[in-house]
Amino acid sequence: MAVHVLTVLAYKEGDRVTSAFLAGSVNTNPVIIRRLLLDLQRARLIETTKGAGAGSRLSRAPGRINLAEVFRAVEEHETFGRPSGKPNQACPVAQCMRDELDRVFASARAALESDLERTTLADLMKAARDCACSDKKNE
Amino acid sequence: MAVHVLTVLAYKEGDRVTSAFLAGSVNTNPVIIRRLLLDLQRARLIETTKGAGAGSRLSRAPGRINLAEVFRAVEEHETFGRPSGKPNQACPVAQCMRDELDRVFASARAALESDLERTTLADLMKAARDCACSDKKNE
DNA sequence: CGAGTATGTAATATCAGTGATTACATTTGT
DNA sequence: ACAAATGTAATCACTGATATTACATACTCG
Repeated sequence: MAVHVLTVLAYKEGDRVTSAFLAGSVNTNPVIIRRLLLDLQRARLIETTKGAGAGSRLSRAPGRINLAEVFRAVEEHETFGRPSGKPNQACPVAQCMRDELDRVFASARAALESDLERTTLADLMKAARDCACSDKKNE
Repeated sequence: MAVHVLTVLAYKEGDRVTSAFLAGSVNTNPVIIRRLLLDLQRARLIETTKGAGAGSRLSRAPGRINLAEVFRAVEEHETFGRPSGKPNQACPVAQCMRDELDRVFASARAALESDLERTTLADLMKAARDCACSDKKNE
């Protein structure tokens, strides 16, 4: 959803877009969009103004925003599920499992983000232009 | 939890371990473990027998089971959330977003699994031996 | 300055996924 | 036959994401 919203903003480069418009594109509620926009603001990916005629826009060119930044802006929680409760003290394996898994998962997450870094919003815009959406009537 | 269970099985190499024992180590319910073991069986990572004196054991040496296999065995659902409802037909961006994101996310997931492939159960056992768990009294 | 517009935010409802628990049928070894 | 252990269904609690309504706040424009 975050990628979708940012891509719409990329299309409307420079123009301020309202949460109501974005909600229409994603087919969801404006409040959901506004909460998402708050995350994107904190990550400095967009700028938002209040009041009449206001809205949001990208704070950088689409070619300078990659999907790893979007991922980090939105995914504040852990990528993998950590063991929930306390480890069983009697089991030697349980003792170190948490720390060991943290190490492994941090590495895996880094690998994932490295891959996401290779795609920018501009790449997605280009792909969208090339795809079968050429049957748009209003333009 | 799957990694934890498999590591315990690696420790008890050859022996059959019951779901009740594993549940004790992970601090959860035996039924949860049994459902997990079914996934691991389908992935051919373990072999399970029924009846008295039965249980589960690894079907391969710990050095020949990597975490990518465990990931695939357990994570049947998509790694990333796909847009839920139908796309808004009036929005040109919405049209292609789904396919484009599928491509990007498939690549990211492949990168993640490649990283997980580099760690085997044997690696985790070695790390556990080296860690501060050396204060185990019963052995 | 006042009216309208749009965001920020709280409260609440719904829904899916995961874990927890109980119960029971089935299989298997002694 | 009995005991042990898995396979499995039914149910409950909990969490996270999405949805919706309502309202306070901030800003622009006439």
